[in-house]
Amino acid sequence: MPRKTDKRIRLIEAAMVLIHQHGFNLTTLAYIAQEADVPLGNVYYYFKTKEAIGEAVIERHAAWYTERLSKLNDITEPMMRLFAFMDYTPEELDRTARYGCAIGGLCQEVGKQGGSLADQAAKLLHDVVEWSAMQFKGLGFAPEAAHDLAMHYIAAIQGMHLLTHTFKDPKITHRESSVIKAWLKQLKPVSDKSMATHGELEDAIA
Amino acid sequence: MPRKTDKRIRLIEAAMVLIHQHGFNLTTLAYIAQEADVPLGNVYYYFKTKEAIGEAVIERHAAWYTERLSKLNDITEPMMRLFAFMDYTPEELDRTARYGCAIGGLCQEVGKQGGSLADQAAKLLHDVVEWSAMQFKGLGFAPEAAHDLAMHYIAAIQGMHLLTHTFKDPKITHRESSVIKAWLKQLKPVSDKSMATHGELEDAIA
DNA sequence: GTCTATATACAGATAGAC
DNA sequence: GTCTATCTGTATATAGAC
Repeated sequence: MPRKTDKRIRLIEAAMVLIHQHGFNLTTLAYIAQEADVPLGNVYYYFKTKEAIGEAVIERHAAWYTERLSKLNDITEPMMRLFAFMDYTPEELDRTARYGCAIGGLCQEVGKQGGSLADQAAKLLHDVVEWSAMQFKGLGFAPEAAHDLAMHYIAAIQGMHLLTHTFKDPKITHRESSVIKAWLKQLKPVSDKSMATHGELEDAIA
Repeated sequence: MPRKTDKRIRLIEAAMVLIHQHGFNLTTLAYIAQEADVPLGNVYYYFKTKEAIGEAVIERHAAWYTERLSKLNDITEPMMRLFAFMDYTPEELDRTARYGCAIGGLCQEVGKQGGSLADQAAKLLHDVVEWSAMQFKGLGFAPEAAHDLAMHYIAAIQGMHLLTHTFKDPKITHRESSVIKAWLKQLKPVSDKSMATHGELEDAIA
């Protein structure tokens, strides 16, 4: 007995995969419907427009990240959380080499178009930066320094994904994540909050 | 007296701007023709397919990079070359915040589609990595270490562009490029080639 | 709630007069 | 070389029977 949510979820999951693989603009509703095994005309019962599907997909990515980050929060050491965030399964490595980062790709693609999709995708990346900043604060950095370190951390990861995708080589992720971890390891957290100014940050990074 | 190359160049330049602004897939031939002030039907005299326009656009980007990197090679110090590569004009800062990195965006978008466009875009990024690796070699790093440092350098820059674009804030480029420069400054080049192994690299980065 | 048939719009690409 | 008119395919979206 297929409930209402049944097909809806199937559509979202199919869309999530296809959009990651081909990008939002090249992913047609007909293709999504086919993969979800739902007749094309029926799609519009669940989603008013294609953009609405995009929104649902990003929401689902957000839920997935919320769950993942929540699990990472069980780790006691902030540094270990930042390390674990970069632990990818072989499947994830392969997917990234083939299709890049799902979130980064969306931000890149829909960021140019504006609209609610761009805002939603940006908020998702923003939340990941915020979570990272929390970890750096936990390491003893002042809020502002922690934020800048978090931006650098996420930028490095996104750049790593882009190069891995561009050159279709999972080893790039492997090697680059080692470099990022080495950078993290040598960071000198400043316990005295009043000292962790912006000028200190670049020294800390260096 | 409009020569053959006249319209062709206008089409390429219009395509270059529009593809950067809207992405390849959303940029229509009609739009390109309109911006270049060329009748739609005439476009096919100069380019057999839309993909051919894409190829010409990437070629032009490549020429632009070749020229830019050649100019940077006039700077005597490799470290100063790496610094200068990150010196952006206010216009460039604004463009990046609005539309992201033209090359990174192309790699992301067409990388998923395969074909000659993906290869060409990847080669362009590859050449920039190679140039960067040359500078790190000039700083005294062994070839392998220099290559990894170059990957990290370009990844950081690409991540910076993505975040700047996603959050539509040129200040992110400003702040992040400072962080990258600070990282460059504290690198410890190893003069003895035999010592600059891969294990050393992470220490050098740290 | 479901699904077929179709409207509408516009994309890339071509034909052929000039 | 140039440009108008148009072909063809396909995308999003809707109508309406069941």
